[in-house]
Amino acid sequence: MKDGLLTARQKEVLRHRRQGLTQQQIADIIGTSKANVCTIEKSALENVRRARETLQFMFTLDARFLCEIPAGADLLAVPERVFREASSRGVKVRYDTIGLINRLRESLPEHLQARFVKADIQVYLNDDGEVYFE
Amino acid sequence: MKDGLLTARQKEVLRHRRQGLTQQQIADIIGTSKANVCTIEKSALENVRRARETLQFMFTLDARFLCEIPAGADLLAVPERVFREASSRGVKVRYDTIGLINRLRESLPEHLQARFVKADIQVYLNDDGEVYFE
DNA sequence: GGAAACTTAAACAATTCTATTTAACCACCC
DNA sequence: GGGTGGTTAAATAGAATTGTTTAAGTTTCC
Repeated sequence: MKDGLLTARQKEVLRHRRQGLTQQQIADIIGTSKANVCTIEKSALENVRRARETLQFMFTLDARFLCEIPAGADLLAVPERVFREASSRGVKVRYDTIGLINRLRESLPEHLQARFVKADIQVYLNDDGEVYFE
Repeated sequence: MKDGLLTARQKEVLRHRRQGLTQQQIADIIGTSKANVCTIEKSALENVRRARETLQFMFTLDARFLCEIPAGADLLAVPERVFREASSRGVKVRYDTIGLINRLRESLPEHLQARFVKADIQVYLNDDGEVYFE
């Protein structure tokens, strides 16, 4: 019955960090090297990242495949396509054009280049109009 | 560079489960025993629980308990309540009604069903107006 | 009562994670 | 150049997690 993902050591470092201490100062307090503090902090943040991604996955369980945006598509064509597909399924997307593009930029920054889609994107939609990109 | 907390096996089970399959059916599909499916599902959900607790920790590094939303509440009643409690503490929430609901949907997708709250929700608030749901 | 769905416990091998050390490295700033 | 703050790589021992099986328990529904 463990509580979270973070070990006591990792929480300790994150707490001290939040207080504004340097890695060296923390190293002195908890009795180890600054290199070790760096490593502990890094893996702690990695754990936080994984926690976020895990909850994101849980969300996609509720979502169903909507459509695929092919590589090479114009970025502005994405919302159009999504709105059309969604309304054909009787669902109202909860974002406007700008909102959708922002959401896409946040979800898959590496799939985009300027105004174009670099790699295929799968779009998932919720009954509530929430959208997820993969 | 692992993605989330869940293994492929665990995701597989959760997906099939969400589709309404029984553990025995899943066991047949993925080629193992139903007891094993049970174990995998259990540890998957345990991982989700830990993911949530981890993010809560990150937030509570500087947030305080605000209020509890009881199961059965209308989703639209949540922002109302949060705004009232927050202003009674002299803090301005950094989200509007829609923003708050989106945030809630992202934080606890499985606590919600359509427009209703399925399970009790704890609300935490930051001095900066940031909000966290548990 | 009996069948189906589900949970639990114990045990095990394989894998992964964690904390550590040491030694080297980058980027500033004075 | 030297100091401070931060990162990285390689190696290692110990701890934790994962998927599995087997066997014995529930709970639930007809």
